[in-house]
Amino acid sequence: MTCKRDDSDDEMLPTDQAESPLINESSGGSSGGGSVLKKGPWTSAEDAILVDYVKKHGEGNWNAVQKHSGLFRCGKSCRLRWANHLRPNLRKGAFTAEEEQVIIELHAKMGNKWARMAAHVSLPGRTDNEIKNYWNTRIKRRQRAGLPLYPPEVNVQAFQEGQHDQNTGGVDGEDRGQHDPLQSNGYDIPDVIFDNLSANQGILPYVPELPDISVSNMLLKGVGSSPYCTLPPMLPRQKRFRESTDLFHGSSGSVGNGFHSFEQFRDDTCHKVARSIGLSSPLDSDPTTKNSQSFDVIQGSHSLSNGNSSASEPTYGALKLELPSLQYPETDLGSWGTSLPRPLLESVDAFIQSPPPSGAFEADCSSPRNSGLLDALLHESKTLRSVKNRSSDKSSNSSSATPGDKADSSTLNICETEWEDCGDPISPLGHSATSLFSEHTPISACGSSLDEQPPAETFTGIAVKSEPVDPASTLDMEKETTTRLNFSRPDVLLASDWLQQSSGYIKEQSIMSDAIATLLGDDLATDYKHLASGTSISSQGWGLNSCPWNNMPAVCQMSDRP
DNA sequence: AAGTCAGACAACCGCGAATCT
DNA sequence: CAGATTCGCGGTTGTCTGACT
Repeated sequence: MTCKRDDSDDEMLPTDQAESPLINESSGGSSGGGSVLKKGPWTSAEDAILVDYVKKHGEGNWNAVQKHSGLFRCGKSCRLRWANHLRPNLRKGAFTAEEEQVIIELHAKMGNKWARMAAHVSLPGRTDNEIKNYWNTRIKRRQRAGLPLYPPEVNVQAFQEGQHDQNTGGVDGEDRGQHDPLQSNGYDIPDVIFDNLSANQGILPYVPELPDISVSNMLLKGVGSSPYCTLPPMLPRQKRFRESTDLFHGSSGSVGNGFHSFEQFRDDTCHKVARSIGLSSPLDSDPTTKNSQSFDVIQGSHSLSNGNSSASEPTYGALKLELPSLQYPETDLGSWGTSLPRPLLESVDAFIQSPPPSGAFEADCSSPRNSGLLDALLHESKTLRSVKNRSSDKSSNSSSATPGDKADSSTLNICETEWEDCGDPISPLGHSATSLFSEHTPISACGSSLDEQPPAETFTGIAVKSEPVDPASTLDMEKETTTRLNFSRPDVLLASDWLQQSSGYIKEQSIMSDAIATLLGDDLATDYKHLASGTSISSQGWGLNSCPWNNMPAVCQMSDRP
């Protein structure tokens, strides 16, 4: 839209400025020295000069504009002015409903990639600045209203697109580019798209709108802890994102958006694990696999990234705590139109900054930035021990399976059942293992953004099915579980993908267990290794349940991605 | 009518990538 | 190949305006 200020300027500066456009500046222009560049609003006279210059010389070489046109504006400012206000074919005015929808959808896919969004064919004449401002305003508005950032349909659509893309495209961003409609436009849509999607899903309280989803206490807690997840938009920290991208290979772009703290954790701990493992991540072993999403999810934590968390990638600016604000909506299970009581922003912030010592296990676990993860691991170890003892019979079945046996996936359910059955009353958290897992969802949320959208199945029995494992049906069960989990839980996908696509890797998990055990120390290591190998499901079950344990290997994989 | 607040918008700033020398 | 320059992007800030109290 035309700058109101400019309009007023136009009115206020009719002819005078035409004569001395550069001097009659209220905001402090150059005094004729020429060395001082003017800042502030552009006048119509300046606009005219710039337009004239561009007509004669074309776009580009903006620094030359200041030199040759007489404008006391830096090239940067000239470029911006031209791009946002003066160039032809600009479409000013309020966004139409269609445009808004497009923006929402694009943002769900791209995160804070304003320039790409602006370049999208569906937004002709729109500038990145316009879109950005619109979005930021929208965020504020929705946050204030306690609404999710994205409408459910957008979320689902984006996810489906992502899935379709994943199914048809390669793992690498380059490959996917061929399938991504957005990329068809020449845009290089990074994996972040899916990451963001994941993040969005996690963040967005769509859950309640999904079928078969019960807003159980678990769910509430799990989602409620979403504050640890951020929306792509907030995720920002482009810097981080880029660094991460470099680190993990461009195709895995979203990684960087994750929590900074998480990244730190990843960088430190995961690398340790990876090194001790002596091998690269499963992904490394098979770059052609399509696990990217799974890992991206965690990255997505870039989740959250784009914490608005984003931010973009997701952010974590670390401690920027922008997330909470964005997460707000996420905590709102009522979501999108409905309103459920949600914690005050202040309380959320406070919670994040100083999680309660007890009853906030999810917080601790979900936030690598504190010792929560380790604490969670410790507690898990204890819990597992308890469970192990109480379900030795069942575990025997599971343990009979070799860690490397793909059939482990079947034991997964059993184990999960175990978890469900073997709540840990002693848990400081006072939650059953299942609920504990559920609450850990946010954890992976740290690592994966999707968690916030705990699949109903996960909480309603699918993931924790207790039916006897029928070897013949194991595969189907795996498929079902994977599929269903895939939809709503990228983090789950991570685990399921391991099962389905990385059967070989499963064997490596024993190695991974050793590595993790190494990190945990003798005492815990024993428990962990025992569980990981004996009940095999443990690690995978955790993974499916977003247990902190699972995050470790997952993170390692991420960090090791080529 | 004055003050406050939020929305909307424009512009600036910092950073990184790309390109040039 | 390294340094310098240019360009572009995203985040943030500042200002204006209208609604509300």
